[in-house]
Order: sequence, then C-alpha cells, then structure tokens
Amino acid sequence: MNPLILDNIAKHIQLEPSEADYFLTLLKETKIKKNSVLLRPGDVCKALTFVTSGCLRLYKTDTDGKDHILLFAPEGWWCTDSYSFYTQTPAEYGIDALEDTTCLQITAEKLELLYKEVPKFERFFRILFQNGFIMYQKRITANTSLTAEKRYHRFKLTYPKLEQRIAQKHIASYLGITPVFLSRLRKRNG
Amino acid sequence: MNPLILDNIAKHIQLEPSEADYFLTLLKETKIKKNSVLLRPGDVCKALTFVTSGCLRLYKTDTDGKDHILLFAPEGWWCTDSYSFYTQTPAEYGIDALEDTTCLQITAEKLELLYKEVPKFERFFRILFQNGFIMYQKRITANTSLTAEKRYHRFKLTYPKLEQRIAQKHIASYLGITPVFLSRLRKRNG
DNA sequence: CGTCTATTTGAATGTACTCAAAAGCGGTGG
DNA sequence: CCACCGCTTTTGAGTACATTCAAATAGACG
Repeated sequence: MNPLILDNIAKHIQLEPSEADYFLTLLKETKIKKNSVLLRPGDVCKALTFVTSGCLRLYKTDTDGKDHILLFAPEGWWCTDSYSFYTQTPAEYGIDALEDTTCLQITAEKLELLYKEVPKFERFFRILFQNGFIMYQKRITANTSLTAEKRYHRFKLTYPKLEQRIAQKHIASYLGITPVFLSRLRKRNG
Repeated sequence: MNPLILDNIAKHIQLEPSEADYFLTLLKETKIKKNSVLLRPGDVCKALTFVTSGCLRLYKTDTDGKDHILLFAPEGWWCTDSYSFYTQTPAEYGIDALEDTTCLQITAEKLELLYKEVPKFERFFRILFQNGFIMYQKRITANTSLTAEKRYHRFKLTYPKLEQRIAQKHIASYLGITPVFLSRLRKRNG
C-alpha cells in the first residue's frame, strides 16, 4: 500500500506498527476517472478521503449556478464535506475529480471506531482541522486584502505545479474571479 | 465561577464532575478594558481564550496598514491566534477588546497537561476546530459569491445584536468593505 | 465644553464583471 | 488520420460595484 498516508499521519502523531496496520484495514481504495463525481451536492457524504494520486476539487454552487472552489486536493491532501460527513446530513458541497484520481476512504462509522480503538487519532484530526482552520483564516485575509493578481501568485505557491494540471476556469473559481478576468491577468504578466 | 464555559464544553463532550473541577483549576480569569490589547502582533500568543462577557476582535493588519477582522468573540466564543499559540512563534494576528471584557484563559502548557490528564479534551478541541473550519469555509463562499449587502445581512445573523454594541468601522472591516461603503449600504436600506 | 474619532455625503476613479464574438484545443467517430 | 463538435480561452467594448479623496456633520469621552 501507498505509504503516503502513513507519512502524512507521522507528521503529527506516532503510531505503533500494529496501530498503523489496524488503521490501514479501515481504509478502502477508490479510483475515479477525470470529471466523474465523488460527492453529489444533496447526497450524504459517506467518507473522509485522502488523495494518493490525481486531484479532486471541493466546490459549492451558488444561487446563480456559479461554482466556487474551496479546496483542491492533489496527492497528499484530505478532502470531505466536513459538515455533511460529521452530521450525516445532505451535503451543501460537491466533490469531483479534475484528473484520474486514486484515493483512500474511511467511513464515519469506521472513523468513530478508530477514535475508540486508537484515541491518538482524535489528536491527529484535531491537528488536521486546526491546520485547515489556519489555512482558511489566511485565505479570508488574502481574499479581502489582496488584488486578484496577488491571490493568483499565492495560489501558485500553495499548489506548486498544479497550475499546469488543471483548467484555468477552475483556478479562476478558486480565486473568486471569472475565467475571462484570469485570462486578462495572465496576458498582462507572465 | 461562570458556568458558560462548562455549558460550552457540554455541547460536545461529557465530563465527570472531577474532570470539570480539574479543568477549571487550569483556567485564569482575565479582565481587560475596552480598546486595550490582549495580543500584540509579533508577540507570542500565550493563551487560548474563552470570553464570558464583552467582546474581542481577532484581526490582521495588511501591508497597507489596513485591518481585517477575522472573528468577533462575544460571550460564549473562543479566540486565539491558533498558529502562534500552537507553535509558540510570533503572532501574525492581533487581539483586542471592543468592550470591557472578561475571559478565561488557558496556557499552551496547561492545555497539553489537560490533553494528557483528560484525553476527551482532544475530542472537544477537534470538534471546536472542525466547527471553526466549517464556519470559515462558509465565509469564503459568502465572500466570493455574495454582494456586500448580503454579507452584511449574514453578519447580523451570525452575531445577533452585536451590531448595536460595536463600531461600524469594525463591521466594515469584518465584511471586507470600507466604512464609507457600509454607511452607504445602510442608507439605501434600513 | 472642547477635542478627537467615527460617520455621512458628494464626486471622480478603478477593479473586476457582463455580453458577445472569435480563436484554440481535445476528444470522438467516420 | 483527419474532420468535426463542444468546450475552454482569448479579446474587445461597455458597465457596475466598491474605492479613494475630500469635506461636513455627528458622537464619544475626558
């Protein structure tokens, strides 16, 4: 099995080999093709997902039918509709694949089991959400204090090389601008 | 002691009376006057803070010297510079009081002790950060998909009655608009 | 009561948007 | 293998939401 996920966990907590093995038994590998859907808005989000290769997007469709991307999840990233997953209520957000993607998934039930059997994982996910919280906090500041041009630069730092892998309209959706305007920005600079 | 904090914790985990008592011994009550500073940007954030009365703001100053408010923390809310607090490195954000405020504080050291003695608190703070993560996620969507007018409406729902307690320039800073434009918005409507 | 800061109002400006059309690119089938 | 179709990106022209600058008014606090 891909050790990427164990490396990811080892950044924050130390597992005994037996705990790591147990953890891996709770995961299910899923492969989805480019442009196919992992979570349809309105469905209950059944799993917490870790991407081992490819790239997912987490997005929300507004009342005008426009998408807003909250998160890209290339390899090494976690992705879920947290609210839907933890409350097992219909999702506000959607998740789908921007490339052929392989991921590891754990269901809400199995995650609760994991918390019970290996409480260290409460700590792991506490730190994971804490980091996500900090990341979003910085993004809110960026969105209100920086011009679209600087936010674009910041995107390239946050997701190195991702720019070449995905459509510009998705980058625009992440930045909170129109694809038309992103095109003009790119022309102005390099 | 104010039971507000125990009610807050009881929303997510159940404590034995002895655990609750132990928890309370780790807290220190702090009172700060309106307009005084709890965390100066550049200092290390020493404590995680729960507000029992009054109101704090968490903000960041950008390179143009403009403030951007990330969070209001009236009674019942938690507030800290998470990154600075958990890494004990200099803070990017500032925290100060918009009203005379009373709060309960726990240091990073004592919090680690608490995690060790009562591991349930890992769960509590995991859920707290998870909820904060979800809150910021929604705010990012709101900031890119709604007009300033609708974001203002949303602010009033998120923080009922707070509008009457604090200066408009702070609300504008939270919404990501200028005080001048907020004034015009208010004139147009009610 | 006087001073200092916050809010309001007016006028000109800018950043990013919409609408529209053309050009580019990618996948699919004949 | 190339031609076609649909979707993405580019480009142009006009527009809107929110800003800046400036001055007047209102409020808060010692």
